[in-house]
Amino acid sequence: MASNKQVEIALAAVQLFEQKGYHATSVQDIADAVGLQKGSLYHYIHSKEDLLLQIAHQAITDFNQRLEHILSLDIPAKEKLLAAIENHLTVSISNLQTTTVLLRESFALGENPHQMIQDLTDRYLDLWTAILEEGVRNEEFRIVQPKLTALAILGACNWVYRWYKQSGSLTAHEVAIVFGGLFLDGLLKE
Amino acid sequence: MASNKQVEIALAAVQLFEQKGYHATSVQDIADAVGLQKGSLYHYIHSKEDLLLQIAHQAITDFNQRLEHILSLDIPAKEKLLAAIENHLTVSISNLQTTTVLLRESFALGENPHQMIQDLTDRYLDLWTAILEEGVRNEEFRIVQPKLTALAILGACNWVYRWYKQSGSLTAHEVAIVFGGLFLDGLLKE
Amino acid sequence: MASNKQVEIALAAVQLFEQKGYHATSVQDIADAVGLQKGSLYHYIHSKEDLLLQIAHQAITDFNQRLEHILSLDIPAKEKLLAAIENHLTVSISNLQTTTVLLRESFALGENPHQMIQDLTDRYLDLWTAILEEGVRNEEFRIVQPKLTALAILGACNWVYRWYKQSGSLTAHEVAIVFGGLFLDGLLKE
Amino acid sequence: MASNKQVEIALAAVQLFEQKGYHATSVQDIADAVGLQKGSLYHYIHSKEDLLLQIAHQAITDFNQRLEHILSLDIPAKEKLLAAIENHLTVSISNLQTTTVLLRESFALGENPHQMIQDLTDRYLDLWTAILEEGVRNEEFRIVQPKLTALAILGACNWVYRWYKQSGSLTAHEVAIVFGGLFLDGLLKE
DNA sequence: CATGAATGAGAATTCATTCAT
DNA sequence: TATGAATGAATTCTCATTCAT
Repeated sequence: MASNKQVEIALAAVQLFEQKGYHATSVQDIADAVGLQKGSLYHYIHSKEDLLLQIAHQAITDFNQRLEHILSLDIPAKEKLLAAIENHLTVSISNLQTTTVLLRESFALGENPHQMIQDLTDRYLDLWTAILEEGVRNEEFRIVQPKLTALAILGACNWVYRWYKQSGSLTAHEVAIVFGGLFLDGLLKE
Repeated sequence: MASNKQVEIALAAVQLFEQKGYHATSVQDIADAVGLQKGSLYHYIHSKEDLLLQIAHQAITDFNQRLEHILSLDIPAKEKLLAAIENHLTVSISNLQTTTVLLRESFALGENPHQMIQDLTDRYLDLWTAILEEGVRNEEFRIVQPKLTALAILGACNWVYRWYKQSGSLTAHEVAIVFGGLFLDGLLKE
Repeated sequence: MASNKQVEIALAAVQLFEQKGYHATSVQDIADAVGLQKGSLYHYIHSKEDLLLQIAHQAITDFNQRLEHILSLDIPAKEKLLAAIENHLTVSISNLQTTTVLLRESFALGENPHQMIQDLTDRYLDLWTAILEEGVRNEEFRIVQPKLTALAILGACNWVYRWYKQSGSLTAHEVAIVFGGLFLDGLLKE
Repeated sequence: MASNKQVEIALAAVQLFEQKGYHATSVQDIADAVGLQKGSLYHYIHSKEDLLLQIAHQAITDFNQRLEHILSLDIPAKEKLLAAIENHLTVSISNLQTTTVLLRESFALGENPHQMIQDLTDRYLDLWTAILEEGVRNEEFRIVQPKLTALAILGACNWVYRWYKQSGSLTAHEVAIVFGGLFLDGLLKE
């Protein structure tokens, strides 16, 4: 039951947290961005930290739900992996600010809320791992250490928020093709 | 010409910045850690921000110097890539706290110092890219987009600081073998 | 649009700056004087320095406006000079604290704000000079170097904040008569 | 028995206090200026405040001694007054920095040292007053309130440190002629 | 004489949050 | 719902001075 104002505040916060970082963003900054007084913000949010938690939670939940859907499809593991990559990149790039806040600013959360995000992030890793395990089981993929491999792929994908802005001309699809090719076929000729 | 105390302060700061983050670490925390009064710290540092800059600068410079060395070796590109991966993981993991501060906390720097680190980081990417370009030129590697591929590999490697602690039993070498295999041969059978 | 509290703060600051000097007055002192917490002061002021600037600016602007009025009157230069002296002394003495802060503490301002006050002070000198020039032109006054003479008269008048308290029994008018006599007629007999 | 170093320190302090003000000048600044370490300064000075006191004390004592000499001369009061003016302006202008420190920074002294300077300053005023009283007694001067008149003349002369730099081309003698003419003859024609 | 490490008190300012209106 | 005054704790940094070497 998020009111218009709540959504507006969250959007402003995402933008500010992405630009300046959570700590460098004051509650006053957010209030200014939505045309309210500092005090009035507290009708809509519990705390600045809670605002960050909501943003991060929604972001990682979205990633999880989409990956769960892909995992449930009746297609080869190779296709699932490619879909996972393309999905991740598409979501990352089209919500670049939110993704940046999730990946860069979650550490600013206190212990409990941070653990909450961490658990969902672990879950996301598990889903990627599951795709790899399926591929090994199906004999589509070489025998690999699925979790470690998932961490490599996920690392590559998560790194995107760090460089995408500068190389802004690429589409998520173009990146996905390169990444998919790398992870499926490797660099070596033949 | 760094005195003992300066080194001690930098080490304490690395540890605290890694554990609590730059913003959550007060100058008082650092002073306590080295057994000085708050004010006395300022005999050794210019500012808290400068302390972070020194740490990050030394870290990325170390990465760059080692990779430059690898690039200069007279070995096939494939071997250079494997050496780069192993080197990066070894350094990351043996200086996990410093690497974490570099990769996670540099954003806390103000514009100018942040750009300084960014420039050195861009240089590091260029070195990875150069290895890939060499491999393509030598016809060791498939035709790839070298920069995008470098970003993928570097992303995977840089992500390590996020998960290594939890999987603490692995050595850098073990991770390097898995990563190297993934990037050279890909996942697909045959 | 200055609120009551803002006025109250400015008054307290004037009093403290006059008694202890700007540097020896802490923000805490001002807060105590108006019954607020240190932090609460910052709802009303930008900074301690800005507070000083406001005080000095208002003071010199007041001097300027009154002298501009006198200059515009249709009376002989001699009368303008006497009015200027009486006005200056009346304002100085009735706002002795503010005048003291203006003349003694403005140097504590940083470069830019200090220049701002300096410019207005230069303007004040120009107005005195204009009176003298008028008197010379009208052949009321001897030929003199108007600016240098203005500096002498203004110096004498500005010095009042240094000694008035001790000789507190004199009225501004009494002082003005002595000063006026001195500057118009000189000391010599005949 | 002021050593070379002590003199050097005092000169550096005068220059810095004049340029930046006493409060804005750190002990480190002074140490830098004379090529010593902060700690080493304390072999030569008791405290920063004492340094200011020495400077101010020497300055006002110099003014007093010279005026006492003038007062003791066997010449008309009119000549004494002109000599006093010329002397004051000559000393002020040739030691402009010291005079500025005396007149602008003495207020930074604590109560007791400040009173010490104040007493010497009062003495200086008394000497000027004595000249005027002598002139009245001799019937050289009109009947005036000697102290108030002395305050006017002294104010005019003391103000010089505020404007002289800008009008740097004038000599002390040139200023003295204008000031002397003003105080003896006044502005009015005839 | 000179150093420079260390002190410890104090400074201005920021800021998330609360609450009466 | 909205305000904005008020809080009070926290933060970074400065600085005059001391003293063992």
